[in-house]
Formats: sequence, C-alpha cells, structure tokens
Amino acid sequence: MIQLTPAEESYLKAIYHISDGGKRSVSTNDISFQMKTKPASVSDMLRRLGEKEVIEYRKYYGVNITEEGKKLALQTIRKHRLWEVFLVEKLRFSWDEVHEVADELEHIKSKLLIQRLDEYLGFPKFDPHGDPIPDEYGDVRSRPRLTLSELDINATGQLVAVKDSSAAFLRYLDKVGAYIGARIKVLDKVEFDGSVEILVDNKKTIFMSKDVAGNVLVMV
Amino acid sequence: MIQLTPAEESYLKAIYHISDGGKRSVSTNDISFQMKTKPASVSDMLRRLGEKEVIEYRKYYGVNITEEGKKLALQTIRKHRLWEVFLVEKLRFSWDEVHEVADELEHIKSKLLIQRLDEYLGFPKFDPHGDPIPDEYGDVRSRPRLTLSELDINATGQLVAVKDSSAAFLRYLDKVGAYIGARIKVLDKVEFDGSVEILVDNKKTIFMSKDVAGNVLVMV
DNA sequence: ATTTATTTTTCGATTAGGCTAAAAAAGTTA
DNA sequence: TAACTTTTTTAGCCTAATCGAAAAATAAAT
Ligand SMILES: [Mn+2]
Ligand SMILES: [Mn+2]
Ligand SMILES: [Mn+2]
Ligand SMILES: [Mn+2]
Repeated sequence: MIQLTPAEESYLKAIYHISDGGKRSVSTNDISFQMKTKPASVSDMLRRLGEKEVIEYRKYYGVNITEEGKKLALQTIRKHRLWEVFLVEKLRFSWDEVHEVADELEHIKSKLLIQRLDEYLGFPKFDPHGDPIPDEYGDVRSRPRLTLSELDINATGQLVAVKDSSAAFLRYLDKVGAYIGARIKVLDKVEFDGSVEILVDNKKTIFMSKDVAGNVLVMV
Repeated sequence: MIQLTPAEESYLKAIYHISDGGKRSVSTNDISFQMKTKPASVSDMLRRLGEKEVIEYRKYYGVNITEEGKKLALQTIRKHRLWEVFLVEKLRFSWDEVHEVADELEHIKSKLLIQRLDEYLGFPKFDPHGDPIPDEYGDVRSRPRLTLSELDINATGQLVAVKDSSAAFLRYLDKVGAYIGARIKVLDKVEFDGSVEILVDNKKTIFMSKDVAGNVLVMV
C-alpha cells in the first residue's frame, strides 16, 4: 500500500473534493485556492502525487485522480468525518468548531483506532454537516440532494446537509434555527433576489438570502 | 507562548523523562538512544531547543530543562496520558497498544479538545500504566512508589504503576495476571537471582524475575 | 603527561514542504 | 496571425528534520 505524508493526504483530499469525486479534472489554481498555498507549491506537490500514481498529471492541463487516489482520499475523508462525529457527539463541540481539529486528527495513522472509533460511535453514516461517511472499503451511501434554492414554492423536504462548512455560515444557521434533520417547507420565493422564505418543523418561519439557500441541501 | 513543532515536543518530553523531571542533566547520547535518532540529529535539535529557551544547552556538557521547558513538556505528557486513558477506557485498547497512537495524538493542537477530553474521561488522575496525569497547570500529584524488588518478605502493597511500558513487558504482566490496582504480598525473595514470589489479591501466586520485579511499582 | 577511547559537534547531503521571481505555455482578443 | 493576458511551471532559496562521515572536544588509561 502506498504511504502518503500528511500534506500529500490533504492535497489529495482537496483534489477529490474539487473534482467532485473524480468526475472532473482539477486545475493548479483551484487547488492553490482551496489549500491556501501558492500555485508554485501546488505544481511541486502534483509532481510528487503523480509519481506516487494517485493522480494523473499532465503538465499545464490539470490533474485527474486515479482509482488508487480515490481510495486513499476516501479513507482520509472517512477519518475526518468520524472524528467530527466524535467531537460533536462525545465532546460537545458545536458543528462550527470541528473542522480544523478534524483536519489534524484525520492524519493519525492507526487502522485499529478508526475501526474502534467507528464502532464506539455506533457506525454513524453521516457527519455533523450531513456529509456521508465512507465505509472502510470507501463505499459511500450518497443521497440525492437539492439546494434549497432549487425547490419550488410549497415543496417540502428535510434539511440534510450543508455545502459550506465555514464557522461563519454554520453559526448563522444556528442563529436562525436551521439544523440538520429539520423538516422544511418553501413558503415563498423571491424572483428578484433569489431569496426564499421557509417554514421549519411547521413552527418557525425563516428568511434566507440566495447565498444561504444555495448552500443548504435538502432531500425531498 | 512559545510554539514547538511536533518533533521539538517529542524531544523535550524525552529530555523531561530522562532528567527525571529536570532533576538531572541529560547527555546527547541518552537522548539519541531514547529517541532512536542519531547523535548528530540530537545536537542539531538541542541547538534549536536552546534557542527557544526550553532547555539550557552548554555544548559538550549536556542539557538541563528550563522552567518554561518543564511546563511545555508536562502539557505534552498530559495530552499523551489523557489519550491513553481514552484509548483504553473508551476504545477498548489494551494497555500495550496505546503508546504509539498516543505519541501521535499528543501533538494535536487544540486547548478545547484536551479540556473536553479530560472532562469526558471524568478527570482521570492516572493513565493505564499508573502514571500520574498532570493538570492543566502542569501540577502532578505524585505518589511515593517502590519497585517490587525493594519490598521485604511479607510486605504488602498495591501494584500502582509500571516503569517499562513496552508491549512485550505489558503483555507478560497480562499473562501472569498482574495488573494496576492489584493487592500484592511478597511471599518469598530469592537472594541468588533477585527473583520474587508474590501473592496477588490473596488468590494467585506468581513468580517474577529480578528484571520484571524491578519494573513493577508498588505503593505500600 | 601522553596516548587512546568515547562522546559530541560540525559539515555536507537529502527529503518534504513552503515561498518569490522569472520563464514558459496556454488561452484570449484584436 | 500577432499581441496581450492568464495560468502554470521552473529555478532558486528557506526551514525542519533526518543521516553519514569527519573533526573536535572531553574523558579514561597508561
Ligand atoms: Mn470538515
Ligand atoms: Mn464535515
Ligand atoms: Mn505512553
Ligand atoms: Mn502511559
């Protein structure tokens, strides 16, 4: 089995995410933006990841993740999300506090640790942001999801995930009372600015701007 | 507050342990042996730790840990031992499986994580090997301990810790039925080879070689 | 007091990961 | 097609952490 350094794992995970699970090829600039490193550093890393054959690297034309790369990326994602569940469920972290810590914890190398953690958490299928947790073989049970913006008036659904996991966005959702699992109904959509009015759990009405609604994922 | 890299934290922790909490000065070779790195690498690291003023470094004459260094080392030790408790108590690791994983986990940088972990574990005072867990200010409630070899015939006590945390040693203790917390009584001591015969929990009699008895710590 | 042995440091390399500045390739516009 | 813009790569440099070989300092033995 190929061994990756923590930095290599992080880059590969970023490539996996940006490529939407390997569906699209990814540019140096996109990776640079996501990783907050300079394009020059990315080029260097791409050469190394290419040598390890976890990506296919054609200079100047972006990269594609290989099957081997996908597997490894999914293992890192699995660890990241399991740790996020642990932090929220067991250590009372709020969902906007977990990401940075999980970004460190995901690189701990111990098969047993992750197996046992998974078991200890009761084999969770989704992380605190509603993202699916790959199993130990990298299989993901993904659900069809739409953004809140895509729903029509009077459509109902359940809030199942968020596209943006930034602390600012998550705290905003907390403030307005939106949470993973909430039953929602679209009461109104404003054509003009793309904002929506939704009813949460048949109780509370909340307004969301286009930006917010576009980052909230629902299952119908 | 001074920021140390993971490697610097590990070296400082080693220096703290070898110096017995700062009581003795420590040689390059000793550190090299403990860290399993070459003396050349140690010299280089000592220069860096000296610059950060966590040790006092006089070339050719070994190092002494500073007060600041002690504080930082104790924080790393605290994290290491809390993670060990977590692995054993929550994830069903055995006491011989925790050390390597804890050596990685101890470098995760999050104040909140350690506070919450401590709370979640019920503020444990000792790790799975009987070693005391420093509090968040670095205070250690240490107990007077003797090795089993130092007890006289008919002396009684409680097995409270082990000097050697190697997997081989711990598995040997498991096999013979010795464990932290066991009540013991010395039944016989053999002058010739330094071995001892002890009664565990008034039930089981076990024989221990000098080497083993010298690594088992008891409170009388 | 020399000589010998041991310990420690220095020197020169290497690998991983980052940076800036400059060069080169690709893409776009005229 | 040529010129300009954007993207990407290369080149050179830096820090951290490691190593082996050689030099230097200290310690031990004659
Ligand atoms: Mn995350
Ligand atoms: Mn997440
Ligand atoms: Mn340990
Ligand atoms: Mn321990």
